[in-house]
Amino acid sequence: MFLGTYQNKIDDKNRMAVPAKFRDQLGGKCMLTKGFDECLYIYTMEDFEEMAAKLAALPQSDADFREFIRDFFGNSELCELDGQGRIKIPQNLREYAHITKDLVTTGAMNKVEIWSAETKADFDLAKKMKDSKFTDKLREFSI
Amino acid sequence: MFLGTYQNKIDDKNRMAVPAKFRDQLGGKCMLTKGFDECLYIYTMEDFEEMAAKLAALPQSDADFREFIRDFFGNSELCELDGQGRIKIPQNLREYAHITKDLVTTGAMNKVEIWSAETKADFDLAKKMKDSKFTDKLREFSI
DNA sequence: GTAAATGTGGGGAAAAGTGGGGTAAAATCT
DNA sequence: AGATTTTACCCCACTTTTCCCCACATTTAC
Repeated sequence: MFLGTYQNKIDDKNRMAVPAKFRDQLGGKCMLTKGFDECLYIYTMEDFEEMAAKLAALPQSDADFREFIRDFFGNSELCELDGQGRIKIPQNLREYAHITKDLVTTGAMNKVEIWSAETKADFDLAKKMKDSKFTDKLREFSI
Repeated sequence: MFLGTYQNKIDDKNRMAVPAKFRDQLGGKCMLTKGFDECLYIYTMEDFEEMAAKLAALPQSDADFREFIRDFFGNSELCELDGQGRIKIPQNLREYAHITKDLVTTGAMNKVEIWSAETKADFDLAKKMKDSKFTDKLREFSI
């Protein structure tokens, strides 16, 4: 299980150090994908393959499924950690997540989320705005 | 599995460099076909032959099937990678995919998609318009 | 306080992407 | 059929990018 929040930087060679706490669980390599909310996800190989297997069963005759498969696999990358525990983040994913320099990396149970620090700050601010509504929703579920 | 998105160019001799990450999986040659959505597909020899076998099993008495088979095989090409890992894209396929100069190459699980950069940009814009429906579908498959 | 682990930066060799020349084969024309 | 043009293919050259390695500063652990 991935837990905790870390501050990182991406360097001029587009490398990001994976927080050391996450490295053992990933085992030297991971799948980097486009996430919801303009952030990136890191999955373990196993979890990614589980999702990929579901997608492989979808009919190609359906235009929406074709788009989805294109979007998902086209924005996924197998990343091997280098000697210093870093991964390279490709251009398309950097653009999607507005990544330039400062990052926030968050463990989110079965995946790791990578955010541009600015995007995360904006997102958290927006969340604050609607927070009361959110807690109402949680109350419905007795959480 | 083909993953990731790459920017390429086609040169004056109508050659395109296959992204290096895809070359090992193709093993020196590939099948280039007309895809859905005004792009081209690259299949491995194995996957192409598998599809060809399925198509061969369709009843020739059906006019729609006859037309599909004609279209499919008529717009398929066996491409061998040259010493620099490039393939030549024939005229009929260039025209179909509106290919002139800038390309986007996307891994899509069992195939590689080749897009004209402009066509892809238009397509992605159109996708954005109907994004809510799209992401709803996506959520079903995420872990 | 010291040693180990982590995060960050950068040099340099190798690989990848791109362009173009030269020769052979194919197609076209007269 | 022969000559001419076009196309294909192999090879070389140059530029850019990637990747592996080393270095060092900072943080963490004992």
